[in-house]
Amino acid sequence: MIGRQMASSLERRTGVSLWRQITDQILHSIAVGEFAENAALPPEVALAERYGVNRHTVRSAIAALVQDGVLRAEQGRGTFILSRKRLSYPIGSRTRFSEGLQGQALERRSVLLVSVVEPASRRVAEGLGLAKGSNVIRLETRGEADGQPVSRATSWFDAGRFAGIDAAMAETGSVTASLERFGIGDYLRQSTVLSARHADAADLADLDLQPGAIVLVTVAVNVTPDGQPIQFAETRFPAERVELKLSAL
Amino acid sequence: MIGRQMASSLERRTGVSLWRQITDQILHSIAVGEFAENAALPPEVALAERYGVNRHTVRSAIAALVQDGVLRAEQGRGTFILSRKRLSYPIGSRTRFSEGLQGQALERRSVLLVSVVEPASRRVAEGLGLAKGSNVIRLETRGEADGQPVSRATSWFDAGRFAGIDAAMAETGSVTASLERFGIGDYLRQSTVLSARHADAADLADLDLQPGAIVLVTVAVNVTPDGQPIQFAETRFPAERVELKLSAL
DNA sequence: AAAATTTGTCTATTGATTTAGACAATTATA
DNA sequence: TATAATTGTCTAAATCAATAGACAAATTTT
Repeated sequence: MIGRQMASSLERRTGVSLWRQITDQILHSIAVGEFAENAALPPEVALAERYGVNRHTVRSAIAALVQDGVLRAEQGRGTFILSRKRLSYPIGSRTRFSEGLQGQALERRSVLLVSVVEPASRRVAEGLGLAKGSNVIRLETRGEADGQPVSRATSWFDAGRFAGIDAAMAETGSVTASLERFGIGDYLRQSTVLSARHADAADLADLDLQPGAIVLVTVAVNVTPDGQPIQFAETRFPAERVELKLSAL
Repeated sequence: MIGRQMASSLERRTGVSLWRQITDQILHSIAVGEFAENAALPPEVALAERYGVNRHTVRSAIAALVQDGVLRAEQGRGTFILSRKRLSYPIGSRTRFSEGLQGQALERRSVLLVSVVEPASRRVAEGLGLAKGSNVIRLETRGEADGQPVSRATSWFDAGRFAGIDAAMAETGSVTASLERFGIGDYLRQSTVLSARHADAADLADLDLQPGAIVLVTVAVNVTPDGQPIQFAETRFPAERVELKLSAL
């Protein structure tokens, strides 16, 4: 049991409804292994007592998780956990989307949603070592594992050097493969900054999340082996489906 | 501007109240630099239109942020951003609490909240390479920078090998210094797993957060240079005050 | 077959959130 | 000084969240 397993007290009058807080608690209990996979959840009356709320409030929480495909309720029998383990996404100096998930998912791919050419913002320009306002290509992509969205990335490339990378991405569905066409055989992750926040409306839609969901956010710069920046990217991972494993190197 | 800067539409009937969603949006806008520091926020009427809600709903959001010390409202003038920048906490194979924050905070320390001896859970036993049920020392600590809580850690040590580490922690206020007393001159971070969730009631209190706040969670194993596990730890960082910078991976 | 357990549905009531409108109080601007 | 812009306060109504109780429906246990 990680952390204090305390009286699970909920907070009222906080802008986050009780049923919503309870869905978080249940998800956490599943993740920590307190509610075993494929087993039944404690009955509604027991949960209501445990959380100190009315049975109907627990039912709202359960209904949301059923809707979300995490639980299945059967009248007369109980409510069962449909174990969807979180993917463990490796992150380190040689992070590649598809490589890392080997063995955890059967089918993985990266879908190109949007590509546009635009002037670089100050932040992007700094990351790529370009003058502010230089043209950059922005790619919006979604990563999927076994058909379920597991990441949502916005990445920028120097438009001069990588003209046509959008077409390559659409065709190959892989950043690594696309960069090879521009003579980049190897690249490294120079820096990664990590944060977390509530998913915005766009990510909710793209990642198929329920409102209020949390995303892990990485902001990274990829460079060639000799230190030349080639890609600046912000990636959002749904915290309920993904954990990031920092690989020692 | 990172990500799509879209019509900031909010989601209704989600268990997260609109004013609560708006506080998140405002915090995000500050973090991204859209609302500059020490400047005035757009007036309430403008924000209400932008988010598509009533002015009073925006006022609730602002009231929460004023309460939280992020904003200051002045009648007749406007609402101003006080916003302390987020700390950038380095994390890598040689992460030390105090070293990493050099130059970002004047005063930093680690406070021991609780220490108990208890039998190891399966998860802790696996992390430390002990038999399940072996006695371990659990330390609950809070990290502070300039008086503000920035981390909340739960860590476990083999009770046989590190008897008295609680006293050493209380005295020195440092894991590194305490381990030195047990002949551990150097240690490395073997693995780190990263996730995010809503803060539970205990962390809300210890980290001085408003309900609904998000925490970044790291689960790490520290080992001696020859690979012997010495510490298993789960640390929670308030996402609104801290970002993690992955270094030297 | 009967009893107990558990989820599903319904009605009613109370409290919190959101909208709406009006106007006061304070500060900046013309 | 007058006007405009902005935050602060109040009242009232509509909608959402939570509590309460009763009973139906399905399943398991006795």
